[in-house]
Amino acid sequence: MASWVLHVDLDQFIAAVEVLRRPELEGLPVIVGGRGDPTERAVVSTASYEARAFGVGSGMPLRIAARKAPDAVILPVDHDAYTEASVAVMSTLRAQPGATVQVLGWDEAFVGVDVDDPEASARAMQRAVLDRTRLHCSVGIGDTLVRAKIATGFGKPQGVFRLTAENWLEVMGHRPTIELWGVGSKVSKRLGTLGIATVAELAAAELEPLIAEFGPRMGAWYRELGRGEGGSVVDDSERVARGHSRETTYQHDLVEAAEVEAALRVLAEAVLDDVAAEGRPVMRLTLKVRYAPFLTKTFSRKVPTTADREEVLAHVRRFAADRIEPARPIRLLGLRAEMEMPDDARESETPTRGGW
DNA sequence: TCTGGGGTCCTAGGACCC
DNA sequence: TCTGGGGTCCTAGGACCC
Repeated sequence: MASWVLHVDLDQFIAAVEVLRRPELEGLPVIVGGRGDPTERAVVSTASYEARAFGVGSGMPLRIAARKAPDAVILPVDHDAYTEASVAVMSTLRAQPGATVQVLGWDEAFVGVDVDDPEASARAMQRAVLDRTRLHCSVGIGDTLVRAKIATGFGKPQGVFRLTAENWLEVMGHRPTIELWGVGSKVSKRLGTLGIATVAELAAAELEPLIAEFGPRMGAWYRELGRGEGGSVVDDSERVARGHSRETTYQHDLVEAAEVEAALRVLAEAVLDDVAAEGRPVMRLTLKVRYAPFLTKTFSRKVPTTADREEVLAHVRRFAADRIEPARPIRLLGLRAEMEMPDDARESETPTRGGW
């Protein structure tokens, strides 16, 4: 028997949950985002495959999505419904014999198994999830976390794909580096300036130029990514949140000092409620301000861990008074509170931007 | 066309200390 | 007059992920 990493990813999860409770939407372009009103400032959370055919994708402003797919059904985000569906999916995966489950988000998880036939395990999981939740998923099989994660994309929809050291370069080698999990538009451009355009080129790259460009940790990590290497252990230990944050984009820019103060108070109360549920003291506050149009500033400040709720609120008020420029319209306010970490929370051994 | 909201982690540079 | 070397802490900003 061998150890395998399976990456399970629900197909068009949010749209699928919506279609399940409104069967009349089956086969129609469906877009879920914001409050379901395309005249508001909001973005697409998920689009059904039918809507994607019009060029609609997640992250796109709702207004533009509505223009691209004028006949699409646009629905509001229903957080609770997706959480409920997600819990059912994850508990189904945990019930699979010998499975170790590491949840990555609402709609995806790594599952570690020790088996001879990982395809059979993958098919069994797809069937179990479908039977229990009526949702379809795709499964990537890998000998590392990175390979399993990337494999899933080749299985979509409803399929299974295996990516290992054996076929990594054959499948990924000729592809642009941006297709790697953890390489985005900025890093792929910077790699390009080093003469590295493809995954194969990154895999074969010299370490020194990468380290000079990205630092010792990230430079080495990017080359590992190019090789599909890295961790292969599915970690089912409970995650300890480092912090909580809230941010709001206002439909109309804030201009009056009193509005700003009131909005900040709403954010701070919400964040402190989330933090209070963790029972750990606040260590640092980060304030984010987007001035219209498109200039975002972030500031952070340490606060004494002995501060109680009222004192933290006072810190927020003073911090905002110091940093927010008066007489400048505000489109977004965000507040993050980082908490003291328990002693046994370990530092990550590999960079994990985006977190898994 | 004009960018949500919730997260994670890394790097650079200044301040400060010995 | 002119500026070592190493370390830690802190803040700002960047990048990426779902």
